[in-house]
Amino acid sequence: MSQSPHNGTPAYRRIQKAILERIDAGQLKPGDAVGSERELARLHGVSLMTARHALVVLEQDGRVERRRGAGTFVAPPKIHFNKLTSFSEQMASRGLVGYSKVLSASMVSDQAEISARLALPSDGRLWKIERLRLGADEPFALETVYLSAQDFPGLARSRLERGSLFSLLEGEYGMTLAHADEEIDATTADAKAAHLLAVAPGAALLRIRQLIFSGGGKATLYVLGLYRSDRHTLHIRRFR
Amino acid sequence: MSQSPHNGTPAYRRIQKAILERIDAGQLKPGDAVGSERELARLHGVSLMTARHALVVLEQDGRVERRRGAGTFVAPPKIHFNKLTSFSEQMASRGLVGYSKVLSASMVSDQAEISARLALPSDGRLWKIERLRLGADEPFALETVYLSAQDFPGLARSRLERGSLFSLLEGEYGMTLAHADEEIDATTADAKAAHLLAVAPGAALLRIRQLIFSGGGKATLYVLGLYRSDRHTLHIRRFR
DNA sequence: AAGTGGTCTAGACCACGGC
DNA sequence: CCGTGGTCTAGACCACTTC
Repeated sequence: MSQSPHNGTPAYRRIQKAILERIDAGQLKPGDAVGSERELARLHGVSLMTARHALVVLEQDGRVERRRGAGTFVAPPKIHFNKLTSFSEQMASRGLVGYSKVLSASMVSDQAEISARLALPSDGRLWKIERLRLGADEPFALETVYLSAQDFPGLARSRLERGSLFSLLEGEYGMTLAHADEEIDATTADAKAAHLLAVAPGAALLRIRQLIFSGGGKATLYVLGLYRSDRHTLHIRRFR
Repeated sequence: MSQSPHNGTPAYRRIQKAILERIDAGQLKPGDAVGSERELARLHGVSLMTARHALVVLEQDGRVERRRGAGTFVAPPKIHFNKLTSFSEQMASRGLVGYSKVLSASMVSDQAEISARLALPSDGRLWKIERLRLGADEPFALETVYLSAQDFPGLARSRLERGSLFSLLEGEYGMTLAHADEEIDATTADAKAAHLLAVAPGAALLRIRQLIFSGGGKATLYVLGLYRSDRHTLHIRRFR
């Protein structure tokens, strides 16, 4: 016999799915054993190597912990360090509703440096969208996002007020966001930023310049963010 | 027959070593094929699954790229994002020599919050070491590091002037540093910081609070760093 | 069409953990 | 001791890329 009934999904994926569903349903809690390789192999009618593969990949994804001689256990939920999430997603994960105020949305063609970063001609036309981010009715960030006007036609202002730009791009333009390279430093609030963010001029702001890449490795979005330091701390994890 | 001559190192490690040596020696350059699974299996006298395992792990480490139908190729050297490196290592990687000036080194026992973060009693005795970091004879960072006085006896001031604290801990105390959780925000320079860093009072500084964990998952080091924003930009990469 | 990686089998022995 | 994960074999078919 060759392998299992070929419905398209590999057997090891089905095993992973079964385990993840039990975790998400609360049937398996952190620390619980997910079943040994041999047990899963019997249960799903696959060979040991296949059951093993399912667990190995789950471990790489941080969902289970494998301890030699002991077993495989549900990993404690991880804090999402170094994750690229939209503003809306961040607020939602804290149980808050955030919203944005679009300050301006226009087309520009004089941003040579940003065009270059997005691998566009230096006089390429870009959408420039300025948004004020608010949480608990208090402003805490000023974000200016640039993206190719040609690749995203009809990006109207009205669609940005509510809902996330990420989900708009991922949903309607079939874009998949993959990763972002960020440059982070500190600056002080000028008069305009101070006014919009409701802080004193000269107050410390966290400045983050993001270059966001899509699935194919294409630089898609450039975001300049200024964050009120008293309302925003960036958490990251670094590995040796 | 059981598996290969059991000298202690698994076969797949030996295969990886052989490949990595050819890369480091310059015999294989980025983009070059490292040999197919079948080829490596023949060459090293192992089964296909074993040769495959060697390549799979090398891919996870970012050393090779695997493309179905095409082959396995040497990956282009990666920029080290999100890597925990010591100041000395950072400077060395840029071809610069940095050095530190130890401003103070003392024992304190009134840092309840930091003690808590290091999982020590709230009146635990801590080393507190203040260092000014200089590169190209210009100050650019002020770092205060806290660590358990009990776990690191005899950490004398003289040993910190030259050489890295990391290599001291890893070498002489047998500590392995694993990862750091960092909180990053912005602040402004007070009189003391401004003077030491040679900036105007009120200048924007990047503030990084690091909690550095050792191999066993034990919080070992707490570092408060203030970085001149005009001389320091933090680069990170985030994934979706 | 030939070669590559992706998935899978049905076993095996070893090293380690907990009882 | 027994069960666990870690390594390994000698094959197989499939999906994909390249020519």
